[in-house]
Amino acid sequence: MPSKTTLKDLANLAGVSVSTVSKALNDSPEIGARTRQRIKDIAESCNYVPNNIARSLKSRSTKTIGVIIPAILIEFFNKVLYGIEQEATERGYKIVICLSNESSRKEAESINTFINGSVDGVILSVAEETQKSKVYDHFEKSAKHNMPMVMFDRVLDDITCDKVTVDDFEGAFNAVKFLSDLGSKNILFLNPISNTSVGQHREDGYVKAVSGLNQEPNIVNVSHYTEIEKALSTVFNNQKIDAILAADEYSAALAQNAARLNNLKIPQDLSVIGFTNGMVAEYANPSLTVVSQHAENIGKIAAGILLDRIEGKLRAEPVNKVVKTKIVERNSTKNI
Amino acid sequence: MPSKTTLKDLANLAGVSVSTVSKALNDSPEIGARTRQRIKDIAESCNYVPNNIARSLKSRSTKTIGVIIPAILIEFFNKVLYGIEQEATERGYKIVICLSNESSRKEAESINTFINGSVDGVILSVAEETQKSKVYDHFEKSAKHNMPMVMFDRVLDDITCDKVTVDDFEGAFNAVKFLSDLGSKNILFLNPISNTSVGQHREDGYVKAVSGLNQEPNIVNVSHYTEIEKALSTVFNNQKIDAILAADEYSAALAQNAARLNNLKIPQDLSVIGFTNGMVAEYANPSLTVVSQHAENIGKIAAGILLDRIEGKLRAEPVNKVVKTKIVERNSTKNI
DNA sequence: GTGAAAGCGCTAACAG
DNA sequence: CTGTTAGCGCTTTCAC
Repeated sequence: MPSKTTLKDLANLAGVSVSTVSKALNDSPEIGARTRQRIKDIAESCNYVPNNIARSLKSRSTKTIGVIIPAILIEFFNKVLYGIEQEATERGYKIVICLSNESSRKEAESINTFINGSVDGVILSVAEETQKSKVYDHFEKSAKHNMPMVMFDRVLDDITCDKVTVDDFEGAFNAVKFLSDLGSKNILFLNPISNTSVGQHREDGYVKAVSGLNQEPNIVNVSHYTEIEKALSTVFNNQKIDAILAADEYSAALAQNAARLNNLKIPQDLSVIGFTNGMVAEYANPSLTVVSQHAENIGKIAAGILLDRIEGKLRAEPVNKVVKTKIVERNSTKNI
Repeated sequence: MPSKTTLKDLANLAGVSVSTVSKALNDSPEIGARTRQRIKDIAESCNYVPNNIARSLKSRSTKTIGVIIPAILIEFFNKVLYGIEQEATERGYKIVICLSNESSRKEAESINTFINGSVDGVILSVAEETQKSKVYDHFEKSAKHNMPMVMFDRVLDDITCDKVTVDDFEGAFNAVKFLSDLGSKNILFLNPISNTSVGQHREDGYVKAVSGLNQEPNIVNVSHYTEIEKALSTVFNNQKIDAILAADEYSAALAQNAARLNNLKIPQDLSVIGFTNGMVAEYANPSLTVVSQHAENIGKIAAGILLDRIEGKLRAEPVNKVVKTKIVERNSTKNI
């Protein structure tokens, strides 16, 4: 605990009252120019820094927002976090982060950490366990406390609050269309996250698009990345497919590796598109064409909404922002 | 600002004094069991949550630590952050993060944000600009305020505080030895971070090791990842090299791609080792052999030291922990 | 122009 | 056992 000089100390040194010092440092016009400067000099020489905790107590605002994400090592969340940080910093707010690690218990604990006045609002993406169990007590509690809250990506329909989501359905739909326009006629969907709402929306978009093209949906669900190589090799040996849409970037990279093992050239023999525009996609060989969710942007938008809400710039009804995806073209798809 | 019920509200409801309520809720033995329970029930029914800001003001402890990292999208820092979060959470602390984005100005601003009592201590890795400019005013200031501080990875010799560093010198040294044992005779060092202390240590280790093998140091410094492809192509055309040690994983991945463009087979014609054990290394093709710095562990260690310091468990002199590296072998180096 | 006093919400020594 | 009081550091009326 840093030993701090306080207003009282300065008041003693200057031979004036605490309130005079406070006003002087805050450039109140009430204080004479000469006294003001004198006090400022003393403060300077003492390395005075006003105590933020005391200020927060007085002002009932912490200029801090809480962020709860399921994991920080997943690049998507990391990028969202980056976006949040940028927007927050720009608007003079700090961020404190908690990780739920996909657990409802940790998520609830984090909400409790935030509900006690230490932040002005919360941004979060719901933990997988919570989505499955459908136990939302902690969110109801925070809503009861009037805590400004925005959910992103993984949101809860049953909870009333501001939300920012990605149009995963359309993203997958457009990716199929993109592949089809390139001439692909047998497009496979590789899904390692079929048990999340997000994975499901992507599958739905794929099915819809492929049906529109009079192709049969061809879906490979895997529950682990390690299964991909074997699963795809089987496919390559028995069917002729000319494109793969993968539900995330890791599976897309692994699909490329599997293809190479089976002597398929990318993109000549096989086009590959993944979801999520991250490092792995960028540094893969060939570099991956992906459906970008604009992760960073999602973070900025979510933070923007939250801060607007905190600062009373929004009307009562919750805002519901849907972010469109975009295809980032690289070398894993033919360039025509 | 969530409208909160306070101790006063509860006191009114229960018809007792504020301090009685406080003691009851804190299970003070001074309060009779019946009153205590009655008060707790009332608190419960009001969804009472004690105000943390007020508590912090009183206790002069925020149970929060500040983290300043140069970037969050660099996986190494992200992993360290993860380690910090784990240790902090386990010991009952929250973390608030600021990004310096490698800028001295933002770094100083972050220090200022923290110095005002909003955190109990700080963990940081120095911004590139600060390392170049050697302007350390903000750190001296925070030291003057007795702010507990631990630097990790990129540290400043001139500042007295706890430090956690990686044995980058030895890491590079061992990597060269590893390559040499595999039969490599012309090992090139690719360095995109030559202006950081870390990049310099790695280079030193490389030079030392290579000299011991009676090879001439062969160093390619680049200031941008985009330069790598051209720089290496020139090298491949004019020299015969059979191994590359890259100072991070991204440059290692790009080196592989450059090699492939020049019709070099990995690992048959060329072995590649990178620094940092991240996603890109794991999903590269071929997967990259790397020097792991145990990023997550560094975070845990740094947080552990900081919390020990905050809680007064450490003697005055600064601790200086050096973390050893380890080679993680994958497919970019020959398997003999 | 400057200062006294109240109060943000909580804790804790000290009375009763 | 319960209440009174003071105070953490700051801001802000309201007197003087």
